[in-house]
Amino acid sequence: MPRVGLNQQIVVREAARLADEVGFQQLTLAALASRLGVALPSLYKHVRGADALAQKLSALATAELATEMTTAAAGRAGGEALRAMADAYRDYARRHPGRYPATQRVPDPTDPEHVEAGTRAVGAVYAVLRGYGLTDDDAVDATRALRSALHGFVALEAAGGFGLPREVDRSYHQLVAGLDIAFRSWPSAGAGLARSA
Amino acid sequence: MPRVGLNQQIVVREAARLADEVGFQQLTLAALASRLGVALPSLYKHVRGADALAQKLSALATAELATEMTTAAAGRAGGEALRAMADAYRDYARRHPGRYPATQRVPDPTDPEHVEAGTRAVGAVYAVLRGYGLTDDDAVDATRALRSALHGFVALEAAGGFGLPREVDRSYHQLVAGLDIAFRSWPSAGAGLARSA
DNA sequence: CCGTAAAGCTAAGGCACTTAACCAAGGCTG
DNA sequence: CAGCCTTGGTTAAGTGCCTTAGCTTTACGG
Repeated sequence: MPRVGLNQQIVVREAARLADEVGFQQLTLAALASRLGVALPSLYKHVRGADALAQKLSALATAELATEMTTAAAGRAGGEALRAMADAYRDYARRHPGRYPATQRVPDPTDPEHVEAGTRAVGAVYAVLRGYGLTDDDAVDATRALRSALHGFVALEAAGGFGLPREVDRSYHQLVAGLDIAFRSWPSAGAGLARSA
Repeated sequence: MPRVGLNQQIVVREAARLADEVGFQQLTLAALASRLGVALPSLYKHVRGADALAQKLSALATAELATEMTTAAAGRAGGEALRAMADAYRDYARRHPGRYPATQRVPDPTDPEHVEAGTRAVGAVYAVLRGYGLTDDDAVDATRALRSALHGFVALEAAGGFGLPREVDRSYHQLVAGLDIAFRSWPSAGAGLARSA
């Protein structure tokens, strides 16, 4: 009876906080409702359902991540920019273990903010790659490679996939260094391997 | 009343087939039971529950993947071995979209077969990296990098994360070529970037 | 001051997992 | 060959989650 005064913003933001605490998979409408001091069905006044909430959460997290990546790369170029962005990426994933998985969801084409966030994230990567002289098809390939490497590492780390005692920070640093090397000789790399085959 | 003659093997294998058809997330005990012509609770005579089934499925898929990776790399060395293994990896993930995600689960220490499968997979990667002269800490870093890149790419591809029309095969080929380049100058790569920073 | 849209609520149904308790099939043993 | 008892099946029942329907009440605008 007493109105809590919710809206979609508040609901999604609280979902993000909750997800970071309990994990993306464990984010449940029931827990969210109780956290907000409201009965579960009341949430449907603000989000269409569990799936839509995940989509909105994805938009939020993607926007945040894009901003942090952009900020990290600002004022830097080449390997320095690459490393700064990579560090920002992993940092975000570790600070927000519940939001990060949401960023992997493909943007909802009907949600302009979501699409814009995705575009910004890709744009940040493109900007860094321009510092390596990569454009067009090469830039597309390199973007996919960079996203793959960063996401893969962060995902494996989060899943506890790195069992050995070797420091994970050092491995990440080395991975980024390897990307730097690869991007320096990018267009020729494929040709080179093809030639040797 | 008529015995169907199930056992854990049959249940897990059928779960794998079903997962490949409907997706890992959609793999449900209800669907599996109906597929096997049995009432749902009957499954509990063969697996401890849904989570245990996922674990067994992970063991199965990891073993299969390890075998295919090992086979691909056999008789090859250097960049050729790397590319063959990488192709086998992505191939498996695409042929078995339901099993592949299960391989990311960390092996159950109490299941010897699962542990052995994981060891074999890592061993296959190690063997390829030995061809680059990488051992010890360098090999650990390189293994993590390779796993990250391959898993990341495959995961993004499966999630539909590659929107642009640029051919995905070509991007993958380029990624692997980049790894080849990076591994060639692996130990020095980190130092190089550090020096330039 | 009143009407109404929006924000809450309760009730109820569906689907998934799990446990409990019971029953039949069939191999092993006496 | 009979009967026990393990094993693989069954139905029933409970929990948790998501969702929809329909009702109530708040609070704002005219």
